[in-house]
Amino acid sequence: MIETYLLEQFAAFARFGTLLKASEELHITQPTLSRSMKKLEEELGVSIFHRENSKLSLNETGKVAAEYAKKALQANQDLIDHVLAHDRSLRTVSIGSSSPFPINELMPTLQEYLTEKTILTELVDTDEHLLTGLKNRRYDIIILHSLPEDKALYCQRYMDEQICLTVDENHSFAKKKSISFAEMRGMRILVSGRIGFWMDICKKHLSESDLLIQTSSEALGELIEASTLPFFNSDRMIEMGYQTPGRVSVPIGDEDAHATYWAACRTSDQNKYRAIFNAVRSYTLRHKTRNSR
Amino acid sequence: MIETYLLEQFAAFARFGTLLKASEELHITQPTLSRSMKKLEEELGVSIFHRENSKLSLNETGKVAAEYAKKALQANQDLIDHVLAHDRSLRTVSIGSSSPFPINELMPTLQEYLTEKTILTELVDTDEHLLTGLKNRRYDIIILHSLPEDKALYCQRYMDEQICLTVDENHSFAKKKSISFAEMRGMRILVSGRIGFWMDICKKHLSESDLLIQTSSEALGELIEASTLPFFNSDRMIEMGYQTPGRVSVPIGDEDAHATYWAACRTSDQNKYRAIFNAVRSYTLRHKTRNSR
DNA sequence: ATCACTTACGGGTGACGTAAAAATC
DNA sequence: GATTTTTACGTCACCCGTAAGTGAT
Repeated sequence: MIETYLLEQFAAFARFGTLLKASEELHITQPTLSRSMKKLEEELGVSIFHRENSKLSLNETGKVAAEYAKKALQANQDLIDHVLAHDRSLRTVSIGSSSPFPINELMPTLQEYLTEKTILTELVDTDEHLLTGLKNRRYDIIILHSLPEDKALYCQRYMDEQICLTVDENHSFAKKKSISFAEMRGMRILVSGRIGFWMDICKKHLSESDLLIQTSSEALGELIEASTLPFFNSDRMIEMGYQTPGRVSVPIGDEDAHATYWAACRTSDQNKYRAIFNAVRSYTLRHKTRNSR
Repeated sequence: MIETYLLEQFAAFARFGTLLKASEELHITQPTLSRSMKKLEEELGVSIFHRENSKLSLNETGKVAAEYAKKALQANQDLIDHVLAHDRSLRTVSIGSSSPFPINELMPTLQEYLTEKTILTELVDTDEHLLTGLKNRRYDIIILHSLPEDKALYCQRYMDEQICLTVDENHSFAKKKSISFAEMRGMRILVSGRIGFWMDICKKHLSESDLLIQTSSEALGELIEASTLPFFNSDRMIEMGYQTPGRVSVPIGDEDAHATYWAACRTSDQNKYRAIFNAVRSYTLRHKTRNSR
């Protein structure tokens, strides 16, 4: 077996072509590299260099060696990377969700029950990505907006969310009991960029030019303050107090404007997250929705 | 990067479960191993062991580490293996042939022109294997009994060979000008085991029980001496003096009993072996066959 | 004279072994 | 008391840097 430091030095020489350049790159002196290359050749027992006119270069065998040295170093680095990643995963719980609201609601519960762990959340466009992410351990808990068929995961109903349009109280929609996406066509509507799968729903029913997408939530907040433009909202958000004075929120009647969320984890982790799923169930029971489906 | 000696020691511990057993396997002392495992853990910066009751074991991260350590060590060994193999290939010329005679004829030429190289010959059943072997560098020069279609290789006609049956001068076949495989059915015929593709030809035309296959050429020689059993021979063998007193060789008339050999190498090696191919051509010209096809 | 590599020499780190202690069964 | 791991200490190998040398452009 060849020690790693020799492979590193050899790989550097293979990359830079001269001992001097490689030694500068490695922050060692050039004679040290010269000695190491001799040692490597000695240990392999075969000639891997071509020496001529005080010029050192790789011979054919040396090129093969360089290729495999690179692979061996990569394998070494892979070890480090995977070990660190695994260690990190032990201290981290990754949550993936197709919508921001369930994450916001779940966060305090997670912090309560996973005190010593780092909680990492990610907003994902589609349930499909969430499910593959759950399987390949990118996520530990996922919040879906559809009931998955996969029996290999533990799944529990979470909450319902109903999208509304919040308009100025003088707006013609303000007195309506309900509106439809169709009626909203041609309006300019403020939308947060971080709304997960809702973005797909919006784009499905409205044209791109209707949506004033705001990546920064600060910018969104300021635009809501400064203008009378309508913006998207939801019953859950309003429940939590995200209502602006002088505005009225009108529910959107379309089927697509309603979502039922499901929380899921790998069945092997079912017990690990039992307390969290119990908290989820308790929330679901407390917030029995009028229009559960 | 982790030094190789640490990975070796770690992998040994992962295999044997205790420091003592692993240290005995590695021929180092147990305290040394203990210290190395500490160092490895230190360098990775994460916990990879579970220490309890003066018992050391891998934790979950440690198991991941062991898995990748094995891979890294394998990559290291691969480097050594491939470098040695490549170096060896530089000093070796590998010849593959579907028949023994062309190799015997070619050998002196090879030794003359490749003085500093090791010559390695192999008898192969089918041209197909020779061609794949030439491409994947298992062989450098191959002797085929059919003209290959592949244009990516340099190919040159070598020689013809005509198979005979050598019988006792008193045998009923002895006065015939020619015989056929069909006439030979039911006879017991001595056959060398090392005749390459000819074995397939024999088995195609004669039943297994007709053929007294001799793996050892000494045994074959002795049986020829001690008995009057017929055996296979060829015009080339007879030319070289392989004729036994009191025996007569009768050519076999079947199409299959005649072969034309072709020598081939990768086109990229064409110049490297030019001298050899010239010698082959000179042999072909010297031995213009009566029945070239 | 400059560039590139090799050789020679000395120093300090660290990998190893021995011996002994600690801890668990 | 036997087994296993850890700690302590001394030693030698070897990896490194500095400085000088060789050879070619």
